[in-house]
Amino acid sequence: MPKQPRRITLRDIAEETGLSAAAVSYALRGLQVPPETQRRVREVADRLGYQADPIARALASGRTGYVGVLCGSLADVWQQDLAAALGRRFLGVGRHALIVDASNDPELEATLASQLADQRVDALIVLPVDPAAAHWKEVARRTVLTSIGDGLPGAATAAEVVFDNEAGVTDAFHRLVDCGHRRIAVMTPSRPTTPDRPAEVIAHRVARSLGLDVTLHPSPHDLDGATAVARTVLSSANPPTAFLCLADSMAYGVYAGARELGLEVPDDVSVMGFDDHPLSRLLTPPLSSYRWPADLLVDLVVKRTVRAIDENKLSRRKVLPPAAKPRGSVAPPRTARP
Amino acid sequence: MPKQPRRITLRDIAEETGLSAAAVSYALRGLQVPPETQRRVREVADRLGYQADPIARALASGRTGYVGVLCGSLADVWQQDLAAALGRRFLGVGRHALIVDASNDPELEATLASQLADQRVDALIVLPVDPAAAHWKEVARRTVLTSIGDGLPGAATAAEVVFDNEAGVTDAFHRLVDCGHRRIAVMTPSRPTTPDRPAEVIAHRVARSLGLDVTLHPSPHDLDGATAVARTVLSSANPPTAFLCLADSMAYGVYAGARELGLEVPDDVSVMGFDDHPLSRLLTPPLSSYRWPADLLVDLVVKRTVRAIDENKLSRRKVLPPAAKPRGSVAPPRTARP
DNA sequence: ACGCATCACTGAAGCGCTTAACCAAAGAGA
DNA sequence: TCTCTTTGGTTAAGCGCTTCAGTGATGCGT
Repeated sequence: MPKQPRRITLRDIAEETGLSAAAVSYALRGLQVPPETQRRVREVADRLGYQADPIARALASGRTGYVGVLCGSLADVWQQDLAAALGRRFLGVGRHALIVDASNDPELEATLASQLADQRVDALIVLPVDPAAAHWKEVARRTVLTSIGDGLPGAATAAEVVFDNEAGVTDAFHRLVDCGHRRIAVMTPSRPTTPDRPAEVIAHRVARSLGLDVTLHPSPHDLDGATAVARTVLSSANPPTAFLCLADSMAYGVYAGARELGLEVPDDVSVMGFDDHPLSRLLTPPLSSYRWPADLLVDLVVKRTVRAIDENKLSRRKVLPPAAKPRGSVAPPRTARP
Repeated sequence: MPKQPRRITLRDIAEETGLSAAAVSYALRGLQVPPETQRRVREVADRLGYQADPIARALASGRTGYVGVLCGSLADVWQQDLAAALGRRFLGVGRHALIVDASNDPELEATLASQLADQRVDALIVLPVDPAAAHWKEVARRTVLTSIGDGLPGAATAAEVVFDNEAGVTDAFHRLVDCGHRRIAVMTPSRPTTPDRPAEVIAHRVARSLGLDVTLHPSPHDLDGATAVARTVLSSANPPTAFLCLADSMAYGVYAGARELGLEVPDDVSVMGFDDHPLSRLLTPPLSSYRWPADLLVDLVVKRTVRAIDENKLSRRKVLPPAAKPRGSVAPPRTARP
């Protein structure tokens, strides 16, 4: 709507100080100008209430100050927290995070990724739905690309902070097996087009090596969706005695689904989560999960991304190990009780 | 980093078609140009893989396509969900949501609000920490301002979608009183500088009219913070028998605090939430809460905001009534049992 | 006293798009 | 036939900033 008071521009403050617009531009950014002049310029700028126009700056300089954050699914509480943390940290380094939700849809993810690159974000941080997709290569060519969670094979990413799913999944299976579980359902992010996500491949491999009866169930992250999946699995002919959920959000669905069917956690069905969201320990029973060092994660991602933007330096892939948080949601199955 | 392939600009496609850049600009936006020419231009544009540069467009047209979403606290699960939903909906109408977290800090809120206005967002949607703050008036003068939750008295907002806290709080108190509670703790968003948020004023008034012993406790939204507040309150000399939490997130803290102290919900302490987040019904016992029609809310906010941007039309204030969702977390206090 | 850096700053050209103003040609009305 | 309007464009002036290529005025060494 309105904008009564004309915007204060560089020119205004150039006139006030008797300098050229160029000089003012330099001065305000602390470049090539003696301290004394800088002070004078800044003083006038403050007095007039000058605020640089980020749009004009972006057009002229070629950098927008925006960083895209493309989340696989914002229905996932953990990704919500992560996105919020990234937003805060980027604001702290003078940039804006553009948080965008791919809703677990690989095609939407592809569209949004290229759209964001066209938007001229300085960098794009992605929690990939489909890490194996072909378009990442192209996106990496157009902007600084950082991935979280899974690496993007084949794409020249500026940074990758990935989870050691191998370790997490292996540990989880071992714990469940030690409890006497043999029939295990794995809930994974739904992935209509990608049949070979790292975590799933690992799950299969580990399961085979342990001689387990493992089934994979793609699931959305939202409570209702995950509940529906769990309900279906639990009311099948020969239901599993344990669930391994690749996100806490999905584990919540198992709790809800079990409850609907009158089943008890952990007596009738054990549940293992991944992420260790704060709310998970509030459930009854508290959810066993695997925690990744979120603070470190955010820190690494922001630092490395900024470094890639400013200094054009790529970082090595960083693998984060999980910390097991065993809690009450895992117990021996009823049949295996003494 | 890179940008090997030179950007395709309007000029390129002007050359290809033999038209002027201006004509192409019009054609691509479907203005003042015969259909035949439009088709031709669009065809060439597609072939060259043209993507309009939003930055340049923003500079020239004065609209950025960005809408700021300033959340009071993104530690609140409900606000996280809302922000995500707004993001999706705005994307659906060709705009980007710039989600920003004020972390419950009125000063940060003020800074961010004016910063976003300077960023030239087309509109700013705010879930105010401090609705009574003076700066809203100024912000409303600089951009299209929409508020959610509480109204902004004195500011010329383009739209306000507010909650009927009066109804919600009144109903909540009555339910608690009917159960036999007289000593009630109210947990409110922390607000260092504002002693008169609507919901609190209402709480006081209603409490007095019912002759209740009510205390107000500012609390953060994150689990640890809210737990700490609840712990303190619960271990005080004459602890309340019930909590009324103005956000479900805070209620989670009461669950955790009570558990730590070996108290049972609802037998030792009743809990009432506000927001009815999906996870709330997953707790044991399920949390009693008040739901606002989230879909309608998002719909209204987006539609009205877009209308204010495009057609410069203000909307009337819209008040949403709460729907009570009584569940297991409220029961008569032990002492009042038969 | 002379040449040569260095300093402090200026001019002007863009970044890629929008938009107001203008204009020639074609068709309509008298 | 002549004027008036409409059609289908074109030109040019920015939007507010950055940045490259200067340019006089100093300071310095010799």
